[in-house]
Amino acid sequence: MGRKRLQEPADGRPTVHTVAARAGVSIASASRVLNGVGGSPETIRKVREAAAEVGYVPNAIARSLQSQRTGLVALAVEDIGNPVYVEMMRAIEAVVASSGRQLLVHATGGRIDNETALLRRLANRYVDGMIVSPIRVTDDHLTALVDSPVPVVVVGQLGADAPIDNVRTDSRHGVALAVDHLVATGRRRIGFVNGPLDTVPGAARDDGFRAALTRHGIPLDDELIEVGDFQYAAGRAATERLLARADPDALVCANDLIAVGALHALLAAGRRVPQDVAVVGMDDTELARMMFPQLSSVSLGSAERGRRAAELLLQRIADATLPPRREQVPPSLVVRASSAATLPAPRPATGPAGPPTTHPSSEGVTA
Amino acid sequence: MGRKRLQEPADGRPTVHTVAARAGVSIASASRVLNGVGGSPETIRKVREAAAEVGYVPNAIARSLQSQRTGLVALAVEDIGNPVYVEMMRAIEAVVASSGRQLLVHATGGRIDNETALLRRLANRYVDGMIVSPIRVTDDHLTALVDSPVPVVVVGQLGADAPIDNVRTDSRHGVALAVDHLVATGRRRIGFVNGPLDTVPGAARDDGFRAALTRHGIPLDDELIEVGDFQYAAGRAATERLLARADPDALVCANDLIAVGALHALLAAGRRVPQDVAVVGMDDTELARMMFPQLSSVSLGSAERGRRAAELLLQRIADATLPPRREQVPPSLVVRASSAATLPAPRPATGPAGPPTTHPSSEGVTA
DNA sequence: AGACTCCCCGGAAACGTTTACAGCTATCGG
DNA sequence: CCGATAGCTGTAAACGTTTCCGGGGAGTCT
Repeated sequence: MGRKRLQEPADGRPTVHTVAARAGVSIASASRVLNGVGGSPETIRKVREAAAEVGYVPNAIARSLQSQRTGLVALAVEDIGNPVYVEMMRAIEAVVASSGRQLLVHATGGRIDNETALLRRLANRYVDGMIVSPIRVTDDHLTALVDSPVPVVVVGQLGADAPIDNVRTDSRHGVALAVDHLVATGRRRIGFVNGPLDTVPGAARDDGFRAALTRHGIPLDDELIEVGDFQYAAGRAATERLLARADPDALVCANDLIAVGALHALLAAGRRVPQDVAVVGMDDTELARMMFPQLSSVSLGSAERGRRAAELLLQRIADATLPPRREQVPPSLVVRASSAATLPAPRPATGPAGPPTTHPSSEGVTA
Repeated sequence: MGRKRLQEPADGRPTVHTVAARAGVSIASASRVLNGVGGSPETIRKVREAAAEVGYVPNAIARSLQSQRTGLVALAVEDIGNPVYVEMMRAIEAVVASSGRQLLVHATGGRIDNETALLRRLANRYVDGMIVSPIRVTDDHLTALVDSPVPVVVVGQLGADAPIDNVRTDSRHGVALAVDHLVATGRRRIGFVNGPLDTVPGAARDDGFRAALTRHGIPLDDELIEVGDFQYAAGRAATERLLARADPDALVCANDLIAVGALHALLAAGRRVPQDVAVVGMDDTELARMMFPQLSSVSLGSAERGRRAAELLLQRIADATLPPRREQVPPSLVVRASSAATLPAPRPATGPAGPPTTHPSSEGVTA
């Protein structure tokens, strides 16, 4: 008889062969029934029964080898603790799910080798496509992206000539929006708490800040600029350092986590927000609305960027021959209590911080 | 000659056959060289050269089919926007990475069918193992967990008899710690903002709250209990509803997101925290420290639970015959400014909230 | 009644890799 | 000088699935 293969593999799990043998049909018939295509009523019954009896569950790896797809899409981000990526992820999830695929997320933790390793591993067919949002980009990285056997879409800035689908924003302009707003509401000693300058967003924001001040004719004062990393604790520490040597009347922060750290440092130092110091964050995450006072923040359209990236990816999965595309999402400023315009009132020289004068509005005002 | 197969598959990507043909050796030799085992110097040179020329990259799916492992581990959680899962994820990541595997995260968004579908899909060999933290558990769910072809560890409560590795905490006791602390600092009108009662943690916390009040001889008042879901906005809304009909002097919140919502609602309503109302959250996430005033919170040892779950998983991947194990991590209370003891001072009948009297300490006090 | 269509079935190939096995050559020891 | 041994190589099987293809049976139309 045609029993050419082991029916029970070493680990004891049933395969389609097990089911076929038990049902007394060929593996082809068994496979067809299990996939719901074809089969006589009698065959269907026998196969279903056999499958249930042995507890058959198909091996997705083998199926993928055959079908050349896995139904999985991956998202690689720096730090999943940053709410901006959570929002991006939600938007991507929605699009990806609508195509019947599932989204997997990997946090690279800023270790660039980790991200490259992930690309090399996952992209080699474990997933049908990837969205990555690198904050540092090396040449090695870039070639890994270009050589990926699987479609890749990048969220974030990328060298102009890289032939990779790419959704970006203009965070340089985003910083300018924040500075314009602060200047317009009478602030002049504007500080800046940034992330690392060797990251793409860090560099762009530094550039944007300096350009905006210059444009307004405000002299650059390096005492008012401080750098940490893109996290809460670093933002707080950086702000404490800044306050120890300078006296800003406003702070632009490179993201909302930093802004929350800055807010905390300011309140702990007895500064009133926004009366003494206005604070503007960036990314406009849920966190900005969760603070008291609520934080003004520059929206970089993270959800929108995620949504578009996912759409680009799905299109490319469907047709790999598309030319590389580049989309841009404009930033916008959302003004909330933390940078509300206030009459310049003399700040009490000492004593605890006064009560906030503005109540949180349910939504901010988009500039 | 032995050219039995297509060397260039339809999608144009080179396979080991391509490389072997180009190097003029057999696929076995090519594979050996590419894996760094054996090969004469001459063969090694030829294969390396050919691989580089055609840009060969191995197909991980095919490799996995052969090796029966993928080097991937998945974590499935409800809501990746909840910082408690971020902390858990970080702990798991560390352990998993030390075994040379990579961690993938999937957010189920509370859709239980989604979670089951994920199990059915991912667990079918796409990953070497899974850690899941379900908040709702149905029978269907349970059988999917038990039948998983791949090792699964559950973080959270599970039926006592389920033969599944399981790391849990005692959130019932956690709520008791919060209530004890509030009672000890003179609070009597203790409110409770919970998540959905049809979830495992929601039910346990409700139970724990009622039991703790009863133990202290405080009469239960349903006016002081409100339910939303485990998110910030719901926590804020639930607290607003509660404040509209009752006048608590303390709030226990079922997690930190709810607690932040509650804090926001309280401040917006002009209540001072902690003078008028003490607030205690749960999970002791980074968020608790990010607030002003910093939030007291019951730690449920999320990082520790994640670490242990990852260890259990790795052990089970190594040896599937281990008996099911269950571990428990005790809760502990971290007291910070939001529930600091204050002298019972008459609250001004009207007017804006006063300044907080306590400054955030760098760390709380563990009770 | 015969030809044609339709459906079902089983054999076998294919997806791309690793690896057991056997054959070959060259070297070394006796 | 011959047998044993070591190292390399190629053939082929295997992982578990889907799918192409050809054969056969039943039903329908002419």
